[in-house]
Amino acid sequence: MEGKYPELLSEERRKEEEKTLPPLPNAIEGKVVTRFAPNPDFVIHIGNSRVAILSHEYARMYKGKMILRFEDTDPRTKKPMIEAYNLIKEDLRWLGIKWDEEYIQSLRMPIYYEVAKKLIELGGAYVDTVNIKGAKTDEDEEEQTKAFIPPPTREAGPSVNLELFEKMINGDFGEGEAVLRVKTRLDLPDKSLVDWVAFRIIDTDVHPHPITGSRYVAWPTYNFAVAVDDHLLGITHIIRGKEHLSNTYKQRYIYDYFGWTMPETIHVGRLKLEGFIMSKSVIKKILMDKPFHYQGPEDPRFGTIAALRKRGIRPEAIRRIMINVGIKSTDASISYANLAAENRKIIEPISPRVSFVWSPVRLKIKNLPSCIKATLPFHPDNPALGSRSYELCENDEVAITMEDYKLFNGKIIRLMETANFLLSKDYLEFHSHGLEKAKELGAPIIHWVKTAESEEAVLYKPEGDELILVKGLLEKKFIDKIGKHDTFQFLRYGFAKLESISPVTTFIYIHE
RNA sequence: GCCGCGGUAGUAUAGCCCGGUCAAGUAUGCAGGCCUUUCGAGCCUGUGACCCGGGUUCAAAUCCCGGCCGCGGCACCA
Repeated sequence: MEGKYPELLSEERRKEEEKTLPPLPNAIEGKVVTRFAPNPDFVIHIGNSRVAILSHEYARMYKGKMILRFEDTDPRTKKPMIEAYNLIKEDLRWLGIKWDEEYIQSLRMPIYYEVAKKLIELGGAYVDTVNIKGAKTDEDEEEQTKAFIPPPTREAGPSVNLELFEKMINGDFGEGEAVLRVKTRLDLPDKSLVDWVAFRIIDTDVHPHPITGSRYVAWPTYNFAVAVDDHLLGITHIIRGKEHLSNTYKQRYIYDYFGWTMPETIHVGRLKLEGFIMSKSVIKKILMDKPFHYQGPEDPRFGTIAALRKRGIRPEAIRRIMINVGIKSTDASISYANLAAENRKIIEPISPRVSFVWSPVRLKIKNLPSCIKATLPFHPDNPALGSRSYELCENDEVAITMEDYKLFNGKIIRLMETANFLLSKDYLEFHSHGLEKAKELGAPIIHWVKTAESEEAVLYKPEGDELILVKGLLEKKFIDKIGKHDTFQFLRYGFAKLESISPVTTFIYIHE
């Protein structure tokens, strides 16, 4: 379309033309099925959301389906967190992702057993009780991979192996005593692919699975379960991280043995949000080690979806970033400024502007000929947000921030939307009325609150590893806005999200 | 060490498949101006990039080779 009518498009271009995703290879409208397959061992972060959003967008673009599948087949090393199943779904819903079907792998064990048996019958897999998992160290890693010697069962035929596999399922083997291997070529250049493991034993009496308890001891590995499910669920397009590139080669063996067609597989690079802690394992460790210094998985210093939500980032901003980043296989490093820019576009028109005076200095109004009534719209460009009025009279007390006080002491300033005053050591002396006059004098326009109609408020501002506490005075009249709004623009400060109103009004800083 | 992927401004991305229209587009950032309830938004101006070296070609960001750099995998994790 672009190629045909470039001149038509250029006209419409000015309107913030939204970037779109490139087409998917071999995609047929109505037939595309994508999937998001998280491990429910923790909540998802913005990096995980990349493939979730892309999978959803593509499914929508081609009027296809998206499947959500929890990959929880390791109750030992990556023990699922029972709350995570729902927390992840909550995060996805919040992101605006709708999935058509939902599966949990640990509930599909009989299916994997059946497929495994068929694979054994085809001569594609065998049980290995010889090559016992050893303690690996970095030095002998290479040696270990090379040291694989095919056990006699490799050529023993289906009936022997079927019997051994039944034993695995029945719990006749302990952890590390038997695995089911998929037969590959033995001379593969990447040694890690040779006769890869499809099932292993996990002692679920010791490591119960949060969903299936101790019912199963023979568990499929990621590569086996993924290949089987992607095929059975009719996935046509897999979008996943490039760390899975070599897994694709393993999974291909399953497809080849059964004569299935391989889905299109796209590997995207890693995405990180600069200055945020992303790694699930690191976050878990931090929460374990310093539980009182962090507010859980949604602590604003983490890059989790829950944290960004709490922080006041809108889901649409995340979506736009992800579409902008696209499906390249290069790693991407997104800055918070970038995310903030998208977010600002969304929240700026709908956030009431209120006066928050940090580090307040209280000053009396002097020499005011008559009271001034000021009506301030909550948003000059969006009248729908309404307005509030203040009356300033002789001897009323107002507060301005210490920053302005220091900077402009002895100079003429303009209190926003009221009048111009001479800022003295401990009072504000009326000078003149007009905005024109202020401009003429080069007087800065500063924000203020009437102390009698303000209240204390606190703002938490994440800065690197720290959470800074900013105290100040906030207009009481902002309260009218609560309920309808949770993001506000603090004049000359930045955007803030309301967190709670008791015991003290608390905000979290979003961005400039 | 062995396999594999990738390198366009500070960041992200378009262009690379099908070489010229690319003295490289867009967004964000940064600097300045206008405007304004602001150090916000909007509008305007400026800033800044094809990793390096060869080769092919009339012509290379685009094709080929080598180097350098970055990243991923090398688990009975996902």
